[in-house]
Amino acid sequence: MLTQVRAQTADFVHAAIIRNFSLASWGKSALEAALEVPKKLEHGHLALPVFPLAKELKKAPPLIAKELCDALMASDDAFRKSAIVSVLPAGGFVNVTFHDSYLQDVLLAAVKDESAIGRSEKGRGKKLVIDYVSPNVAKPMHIGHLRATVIGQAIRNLAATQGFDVVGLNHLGDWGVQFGKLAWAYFEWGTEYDFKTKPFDSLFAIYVRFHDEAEKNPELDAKGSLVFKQLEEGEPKVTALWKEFIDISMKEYDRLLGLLGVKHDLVRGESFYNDRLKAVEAMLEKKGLLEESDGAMVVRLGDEMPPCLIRKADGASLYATRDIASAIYRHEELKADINLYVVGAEQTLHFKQVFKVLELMGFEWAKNCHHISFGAYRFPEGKMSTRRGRTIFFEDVVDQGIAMIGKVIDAKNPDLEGKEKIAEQVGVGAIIFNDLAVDRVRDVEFNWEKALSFEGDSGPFVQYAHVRCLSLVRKYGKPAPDTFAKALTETEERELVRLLLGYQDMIAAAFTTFRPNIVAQYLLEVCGAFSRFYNKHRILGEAADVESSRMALVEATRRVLAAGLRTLNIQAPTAM
RNA sequence: GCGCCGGUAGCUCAGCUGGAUAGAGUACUAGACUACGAAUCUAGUGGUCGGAGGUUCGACUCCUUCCCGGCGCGCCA
Repeated sequence: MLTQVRAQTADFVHAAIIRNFSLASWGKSALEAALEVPKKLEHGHLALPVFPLAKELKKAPPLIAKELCDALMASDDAFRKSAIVSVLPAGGFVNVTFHDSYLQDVLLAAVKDESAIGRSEKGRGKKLVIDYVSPNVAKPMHIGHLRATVIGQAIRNLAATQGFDVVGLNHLGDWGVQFGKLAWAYFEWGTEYDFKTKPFDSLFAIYVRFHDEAEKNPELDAKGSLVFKQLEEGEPKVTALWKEFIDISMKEYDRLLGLLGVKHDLVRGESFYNDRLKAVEAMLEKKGLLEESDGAMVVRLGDEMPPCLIRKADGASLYATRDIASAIYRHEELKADINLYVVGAEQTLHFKQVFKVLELMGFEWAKNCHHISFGAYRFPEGKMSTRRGRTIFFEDVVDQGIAMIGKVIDAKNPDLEGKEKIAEQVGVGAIIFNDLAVDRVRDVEFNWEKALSFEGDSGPFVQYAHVRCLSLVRKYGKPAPDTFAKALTETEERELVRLLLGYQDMIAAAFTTFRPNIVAQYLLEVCGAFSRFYNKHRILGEAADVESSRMALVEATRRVLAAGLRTLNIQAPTAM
């Protein structure tokens, strides 16, 4: 329910409670929070459970509900008279039902400005940095990256709806011994590959070849380490090559992310923090947090967690050191108020440790760092591994999705204009939606059929509902009215209005819990309600007042669907 | 062994900070296109919400414990 309606209702009910029960224990804001949206319309638009009052009043909840309802209905309150049609007791609940005309006017006002639907100013003036995808140079992106991309982008869009100034960050994996290995491999075998026309494939090929050969001949690892040392010392030839590898990889990643309409604002690879690591160690040292253990330097984190490794026995820094430096950078230089990491669940402990170390360092902003973890894809054969070929590539999923939808279009709508573009929008939409409809913490078993589904609960279902709305608007031939000529009172219409009014609450909940699946589930509900309405009631050609009112509802639905899809980074085609 | 995350219909999954009769999709069965797009809709079949205790007016939701699955647990990232 829209916040303004909720707030006004809370004011009204609160006044009556004070007047009739002389209760002080329920403040206005507590009451507002207690007001809930019933699952079913028959229980009204808003409901107040009165059970918590029972003890204090020493009365049975149904009796309290009855008395409160009587008092509320007898009230002369202007809001009551204009907006509320009934307040009915039902067991221990007080069920408030609004006039359909009132809610419909509220709805039209809420969707009037299309770009502002569901907007909140909660994040106004605050900056949110979100680290997502962050692939490793020279390795192709696989389906796990696809998941991170889709989730990260959705959360990023959600943050924007809340008014945050958002920075999408690519924490590129561009440092480590593997670059020594890669460079060594390039010097050794580079000429055998076609780096001119297939730079990325060649890069990955020598990466795989190095690891294969190193398995047979462990000396290669030592050679790789040696070259990495040269890179660390800034040897020009190796450094130039390293930069070339990054360049090749970034081009590939930009291309793949572009398929989903994703682009980071800022790339800050791991190497970016190289010259900040000493300062981090010094800071830890100064705070007395650093301890020696088996030759390595660690920060002890008490009984709850294993210690956090900061420096290896050989003096080299570690992943955690880099992430600490990075968090400080994000806060101090990027001015992040909220700092998000969209990274797989297997790194949960790592982030808990890093955040704890930051806290121990005295950074009170550590509490604004959040690891947005997500489950892994599983395959019947077992865990995914790029090296063993047990993986599904990012690009293959996208290509297959587009190809599959292309076939569906050929079968259902062969004369469709701009087929290729639409197949792309729908195919990609199906993939994104399939991922986002599931709670991100869950592991998911990968299944082509499910991932590319276009029937039932799916992205195409939502896009299809949007297309039908648009088609109606087109046939109507003029802009949908911005007022209701007549209150819509059919069950299907009232249900749809009720759902549409929940958009703002839903978006806010999706952001605060960092769960895009709330948006996806909501869109399915709206589409279901719309389809039921559409199938049962005629719209065009009805009496003028009915037709125009229904068109106002159709347009409101269309706008909400478009806004929701936009948040999930899914395109809304105009035909399909 | 310890820690984190999951376990809801045959299958894939929703169920928001505890709230009213646990919901979708899929599959199966039977229906709805001389009406705005059938990628749709209607009806039916299908449930010890992993097991057992507990807290509460009220538990899929919180607590304890056990079982099953996944992941993690010092010099990789």
